[in-house]
Amino acid sequence: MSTQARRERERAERERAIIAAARELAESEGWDAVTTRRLAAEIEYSQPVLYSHFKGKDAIMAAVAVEGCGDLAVELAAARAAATDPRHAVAGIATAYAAFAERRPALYDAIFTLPVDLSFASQDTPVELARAFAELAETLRPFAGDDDLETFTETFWSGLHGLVTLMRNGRLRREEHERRLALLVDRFAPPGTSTS
Amino acid sequence: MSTQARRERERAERERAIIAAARELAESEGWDAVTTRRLAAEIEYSQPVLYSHFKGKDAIMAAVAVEGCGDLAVELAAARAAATDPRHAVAGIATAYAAFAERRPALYDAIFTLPVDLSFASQDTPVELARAFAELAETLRPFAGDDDLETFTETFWSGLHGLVTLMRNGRLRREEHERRLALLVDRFAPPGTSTS
DNA sequence: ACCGGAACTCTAGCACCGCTAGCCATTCTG
DNA sequence: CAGAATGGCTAGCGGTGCTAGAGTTCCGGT
Repeated sequence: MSTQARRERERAERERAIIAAARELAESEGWDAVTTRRLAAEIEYSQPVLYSHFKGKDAIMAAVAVEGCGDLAVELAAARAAATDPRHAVAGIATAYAAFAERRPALYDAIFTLPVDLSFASQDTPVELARAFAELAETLRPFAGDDDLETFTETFWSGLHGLVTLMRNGRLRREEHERRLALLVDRFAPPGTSTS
Repeated sequence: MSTQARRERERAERERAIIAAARELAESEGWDAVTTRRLAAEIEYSQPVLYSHFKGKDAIMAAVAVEGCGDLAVELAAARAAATDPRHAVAGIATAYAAFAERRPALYDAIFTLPVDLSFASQDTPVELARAFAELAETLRPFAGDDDLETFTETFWSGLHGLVTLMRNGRLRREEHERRLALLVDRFAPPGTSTS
């Protein structure tokens, strides 16, 4: 009885260790450095152990992505809470989003760009992501006007996503980053349109 | 004399064959299927030959990307030319952009998302990409207003890029695609703001 | 016409990847 | 205490990008 409980506890702990190791390795050296061998060495077990926890490397990355979603949601919520008026809230959440992507590029990639099979926009979307999306939507609500809020949010979000990914790959002039962010915010939350 | 010219001609032809093979393979089976071995088999030479033309696989992908840029520029130019008024031009070029990304996902990835070391937004940007960007910029010019045209274009482009990449990875509801496109166009080229 | 040298291509192999079969030790059960 | 079941390990498969070195072919000068 008790021993089995301990076993399960240890097992859960090891699973968390795998995710943590993958995340740290990815953040410090990029996803290319995250190999099953290195991961196994990091947690001080052999490779096959990984496969008793996850179906494959993709599943590990997906787990990291879900965890990262939680962080993103927290940061977005904080940015929204710190704002005093609707317009600043949009600017603040946009800045927070971009900052997250820049500060944790590996994590951001896992969540959004890597072809990890996290089915978004469907019923089994991880709650963490839904929360992050909801933060964006609530911040934008006063500016949606006649447009469907979800569609409106998706479009604004795409703008943010495009900005951060294109810039990170060197496709946009870095020095213009803040100007572009401000421009995007201005297009989706122009002054005097808030239906507060 | 003549034999050397023939050699160089054959060599250039083989280089084109490599790029074409990589492109076709990527478009039909995805970039994962593009391995140096398959590529070598496709052009009916051995692997090391590839490395006498390109520094590595990345360089081959970059070459495909540059070629793809040319196609994109052509399609954007056609869309712009077909439009009758500034606003429809923006809508048309946005649709053309999204259609290109959807019709040739592998090519689009090579150009924009794969971490291929094509330095954009710098002096050695391939001319093909500069042309594509210029098409976007010229289409948007009547709507830039007080904003710097280049920054304005970069931001709009980011919006398009975000829409197509997030949708392709299943992060956006596919059925709302056109609505989002229209919404984006409306934000950057609203009615009655053209300074034609 | 021939031979030495340069240019070129191929075979074979390196180190690594994700992943898995099958053995072995430990632990639990009757 | 014997046997079953669990769980981790070693070893290895087929694949990757890339390269060293051998072998062959072709060219230019005598």
